[in-house]
Amino acid sequence: MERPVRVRFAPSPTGALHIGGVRTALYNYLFARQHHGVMLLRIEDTDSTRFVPGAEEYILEALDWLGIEIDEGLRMKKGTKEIEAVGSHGPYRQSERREIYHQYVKQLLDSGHAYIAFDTPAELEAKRAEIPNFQYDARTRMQMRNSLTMPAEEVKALIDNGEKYVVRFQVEPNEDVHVHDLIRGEVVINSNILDDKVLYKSADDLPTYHLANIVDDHLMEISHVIRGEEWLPSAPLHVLLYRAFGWSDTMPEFAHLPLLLKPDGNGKLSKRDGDRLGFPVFPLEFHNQKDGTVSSGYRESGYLPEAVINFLALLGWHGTGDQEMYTMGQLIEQFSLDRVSKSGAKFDYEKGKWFNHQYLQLRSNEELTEMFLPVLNEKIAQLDNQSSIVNRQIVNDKAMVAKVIGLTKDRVNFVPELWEQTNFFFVAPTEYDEKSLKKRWKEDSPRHMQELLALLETVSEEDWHKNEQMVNDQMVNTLWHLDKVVMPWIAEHEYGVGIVMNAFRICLVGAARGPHIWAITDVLGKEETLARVRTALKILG
RNA sequence: GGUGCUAUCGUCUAGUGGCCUAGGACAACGGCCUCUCACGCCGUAAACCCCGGUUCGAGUCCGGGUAGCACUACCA
Repeated sequence: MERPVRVRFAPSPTGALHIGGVRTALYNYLFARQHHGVMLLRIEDTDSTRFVPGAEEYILEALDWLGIEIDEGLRMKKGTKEIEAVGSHGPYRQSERREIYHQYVKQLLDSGHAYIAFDTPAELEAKRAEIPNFQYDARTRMQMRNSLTMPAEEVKALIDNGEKYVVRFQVEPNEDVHVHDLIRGEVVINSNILDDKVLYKSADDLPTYHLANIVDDHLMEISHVIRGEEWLPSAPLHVLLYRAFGWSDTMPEFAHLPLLLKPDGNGKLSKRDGDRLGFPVFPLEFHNQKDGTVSSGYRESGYLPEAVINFLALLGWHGTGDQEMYTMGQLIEQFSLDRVSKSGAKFDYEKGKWFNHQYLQLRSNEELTEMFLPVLNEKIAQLDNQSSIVNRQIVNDKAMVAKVIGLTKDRVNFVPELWEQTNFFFVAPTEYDEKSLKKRWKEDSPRHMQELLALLETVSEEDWHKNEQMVNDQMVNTLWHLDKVVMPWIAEHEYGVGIVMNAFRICLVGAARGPHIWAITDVLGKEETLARVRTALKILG
């Protein structure tokens, strides 16, 4: 009988959640959902000195934004930023589980699997300086100040006296410890290279990661531990701990994920790399109250959560075919640990952009409008001192903004970039791009524009916007009424289409770029279009 | 230093002994489309770390090198 799948994501609240951590959470989530199991979130805050206020909220909000849902443990209450704890295996913060750990530390002490050590950090440091490669283990423990070398009364007296101590795990030497890893297969490490790890520190009355992790995973009935490769070297210790507790039968399966590497050079992806190369390494923007730093986030940079998910999913995992685009549902369906790569993946930020571009195209113009409006309003506010040039009619009309977005979204990767592509719709140009002028504004252009102005004057307000959709070869072509007015005129005078149209474009846009010209005139309307041509003629002669 | 993990185009990867003349995607480059800039479409260039072995046959299995990474805390 297969046991029910219960996986956990167990971050430490020491700052913003690293993108690698996000991927770990994602893989845990995909695995849980696929097996109709439980995704649990536990906070590992056993290092009181590294706690950063707000980090816990940040982690939960980030997962919530990405659509990684938590079934048990700590999570963000739906639609709020309130934290709630659900489930019967709590508490889910390790700092709230002190009494539980006491009991298990005692069990190990009583069964002779652990001992008390009084060596101070300073003494250990001195020892390491004195003896190269010093390790607290079977070879050295009998020379140290601990309950194995000191009489029981002295140990008791020291403790009663308030002396700080730690509890160390007593690793038996000369044993090959086998770790079965779902991604890497059998990993064997000899216990001689393991040290007597500290399991509990009396200084803050908390266990270290290793003890807390094993106890919690056991008590919370975790079936699979899916975590980063940096934990592989300590996996044998964990196996030994399960055995010391007598829990080998229910020990979870392990899967150690490959690391996310720097895009250039070698090494683990770090916050510094993001700053250096100009991309976020955190899901959300984070204001660190402890050191005052601000870290940029994917959300604030204009990323869509589904793009981040897709991008991250493929950094270390790949399906059986050539599929690149995956919805969360498809990932849940197709994900499998044995298709996770063994080697680290360099963080390919360019591909992340591409994913965002793809998902941006999938969003409706209305959705994008809602996302773009704050950016638009801010930009317009910055221009407000020259309010005469802002076209309020378009700026304040959501439907118009949506239309403009529909014309330009295929050329951006991020929502904020929409501004660069659409600004001329909202604000009439008063300056003209030099390069465009040099290439496209010819000697005859003023005369052409004068004539075009006269011609366009004759078009009725109704005809101005008229167009018909033509479908041929599965392509939709828009035939504009204005096209039928202007093209014969160009042909009649034997003007160059490119010369006239580009000059016209410069008048409207301020540069030789942008969507189809009749789509632009359609949005601007007759009055605005003609006004822009007149302005350009005034400025450019 | 020790231990472990890993090794296919610049990058993410497909590949589980013959379907490999090594496939896809990003990026790059070229072309098409076109009033412009983009998008899109089409195409080009681009890789099995090295040396042995097993086998009729190796990117794929084995061994040895080499390189990279991770760990080596009273941090997680």
